[in-house]
Amino acid sequence: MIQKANRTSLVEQIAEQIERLIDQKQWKVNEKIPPEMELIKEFDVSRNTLREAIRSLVHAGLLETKQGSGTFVRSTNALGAALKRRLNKTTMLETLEVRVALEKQAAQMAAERRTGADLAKLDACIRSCKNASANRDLEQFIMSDIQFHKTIVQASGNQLLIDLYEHMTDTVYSFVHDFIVLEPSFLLEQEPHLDLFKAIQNKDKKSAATYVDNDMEVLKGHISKMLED
Amino acid sequence: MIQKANRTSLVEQIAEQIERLIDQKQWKVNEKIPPEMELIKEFDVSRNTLREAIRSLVHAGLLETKQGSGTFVRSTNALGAALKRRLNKTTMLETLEVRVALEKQAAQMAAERRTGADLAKLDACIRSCKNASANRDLEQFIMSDIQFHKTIVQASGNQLLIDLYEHMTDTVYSFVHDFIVLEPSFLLEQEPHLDLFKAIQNKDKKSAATYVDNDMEVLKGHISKMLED
DNA sequence: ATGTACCAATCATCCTACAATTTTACGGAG
DNA sequence: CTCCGTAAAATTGTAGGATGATTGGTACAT
Repeated sequence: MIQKANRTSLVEQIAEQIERLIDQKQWKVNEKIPPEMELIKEFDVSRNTLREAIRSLVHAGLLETKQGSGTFVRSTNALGAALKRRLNKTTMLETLEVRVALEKQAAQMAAERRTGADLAKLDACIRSCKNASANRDLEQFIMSDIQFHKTIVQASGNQLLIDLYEHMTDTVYSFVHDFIVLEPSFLLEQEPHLDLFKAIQNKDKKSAATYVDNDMEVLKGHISKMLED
Repeated sequence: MIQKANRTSLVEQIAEQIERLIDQKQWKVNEKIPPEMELIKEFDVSRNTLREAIRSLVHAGLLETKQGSGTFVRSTNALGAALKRRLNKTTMLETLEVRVALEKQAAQMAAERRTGADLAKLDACIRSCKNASANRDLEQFIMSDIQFHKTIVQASGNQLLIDLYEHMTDTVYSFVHDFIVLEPSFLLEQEPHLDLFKAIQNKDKKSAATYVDNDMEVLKGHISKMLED
């Protein structure tokens, strides 16, 4: 069989191999990878070539290098770093609109597929929210709120959706957090999660989507008002 | 105010500068960027450092290098390449679920914001679809179909949503295309786009979402059946 | 226990050299 | 003059070595 000559550069080949090693957990997250000199021997390439490959993956967010210490695995997929960079050039409202798209779909899927364990987790989040609300504990409230939404998305069972949502949540919430601290009043009183929980429990797709919409409209309104100042 | 020391490596600094040049269209897509030797002088770094920066952006999909020829700008944002890599590890159905999430949201937003120009474009796509259907021209039908969906998303006005959707569409449709050629019967008869168009024209968010759902369910069903073989 | 000096490991940057590939320039054949 | 083949130039790819900077640890003196 005739086959095109191998025109992928050495660097890309090495980068792909390393990506595969990370993806297959042979190099685990937070672990140190072998030093350059060893990898040079193992892959049988020059220092330059190896460094260019590693640097590509550092830029992609898979690895992190510390001079004097070593190179460490930081993530198993490169989507996060790219998304984060993209989100920096995006307004909060645009991000929010995409986020609601993902969460609405997730809620509907969760309503179909949710397990007992999912419901238990969601219930725990709601309790934690209530608890935090009673104690006026902002940090705990925010954490529980995030966890509630993440749990819904995780219950969708779609890993791509989960990945996209998690990274999108990070940046939105770091923003939300900053301004909730300034304006702590509005969050603690309301309790919009219970309806959504019940909809998912009852496998009511339509209601689930509606409640996510409402929830987001509220948040959107607050952020819009906030941005005017 | 205490601030962390500047520990960004030279390579990252150069990569960021280049990214900015591309983002600000000073280096335009498909154009050749200056050769290494010039950039070395401009940025005042060694060849290694420059090459590592460039290689990072090649891996990210922003640039493409051709030995003997030069380095060319290939994209203005790095999300596409990362997404493509991620999608390779994702099943078609999972991708489709995310895609419907985005398109549903887009359709609702389009129903609110669509301009006359948007409607005209959508109308043109529908006509082209009908035309192709009459002529039994599969290629044209598929192209028009893609264009119809893309136009809806573009009418949403959310650039992040557009970016995510476009790349997701590419991979889904390259798959769809392959199997439509084998099974050309089912697509040409139906005309599900008209309802969606009218909903957007009438600014009817709810119906728009419903029609996208239906449309996608049909496609999903076909793909599921196809995957069983 | 604490701080200091030193050492080893490791990555960061720079340099030179050569190979591989593509584009361009040039010179001769028709 | 055009066409074609070859040489030269331009450009990126790969290799290997040298030096600097940062980190983490060790031994020792206080």
